[in-house]
Amino acid sequence: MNSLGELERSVMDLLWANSESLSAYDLQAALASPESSGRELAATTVLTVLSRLEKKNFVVREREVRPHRYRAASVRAEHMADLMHEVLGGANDRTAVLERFVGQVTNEEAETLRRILAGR
Amino acid sequence: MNSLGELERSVMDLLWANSESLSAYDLQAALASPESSGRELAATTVLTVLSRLEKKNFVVREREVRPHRYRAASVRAEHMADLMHEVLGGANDRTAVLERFVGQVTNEEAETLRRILAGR
DNA sequence: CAGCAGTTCTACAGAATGTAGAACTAGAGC
DNA sequence: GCTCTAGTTCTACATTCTGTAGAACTGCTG
Repeated sequence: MNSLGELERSVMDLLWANSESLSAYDLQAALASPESSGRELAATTVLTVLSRLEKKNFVVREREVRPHRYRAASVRAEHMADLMHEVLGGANDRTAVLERFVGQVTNEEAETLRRILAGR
Repeated sequence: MNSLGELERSVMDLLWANSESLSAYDLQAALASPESSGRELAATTVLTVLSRLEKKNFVVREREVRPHRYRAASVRAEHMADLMHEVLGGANDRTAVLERFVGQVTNEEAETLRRILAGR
């Protein structure tokens, strides 16, 4: 239920990169530019994807304004942290998972973790 | 490409729970018992799923013996840690993600993390 | 070499996703 | 109020992934 499709992810990436809300046309244009997948899509396609993302609670839609505007329901970092917790939550041996996880982390990241844990 | 289907996950859970390798028939029987999904499946179904899991490198197959035997390619904890890293790797702002992640962790887990980080 | 246990091939159904035309709707201007 | 039209929703179809399993094939064992 968590994983998104290719296009859905592209849209979310754009929304996560913009704190303000965007219209379907903004997104259509952004998706067409080569930086972001470079796809030339019909407006309805973008709308459909946005509707699906809304249903999945990934985006929030502002219906008051006429070209509806959309924004990510949560910050990307939060979403990713949630995903990580989702994975961890599915483990019966959480300690073992954490051990492996930390074992593979870079030194900087280990340092970051120590710092975060210190101020908790 | 990472996420597994319902049945695929059930099979992996069984394989992860057994360090020795299992045959498709072992798995078929195990899947039929009510503890694990309680599904009565055809042997070919189990075989198909195992082949797919092999293609995805989730399981390793021993072809020497005649009822082929299968085992998980990696320990569950390792798999999950990998998944978590996969998520984290997709972030440009890893520190932010880690901050959120640690922020949502239980106290015991925080303690576990400190302990692990100490002996690193 | 005949049977059969076991494996691989092939097939189809259902869900999720990508894609977009067709049909509908709300508000702007007359 | 009525008519356009931008914008939205509906509907539809292709593709891929997964679940499911019969059909066909293969390697032993007697």
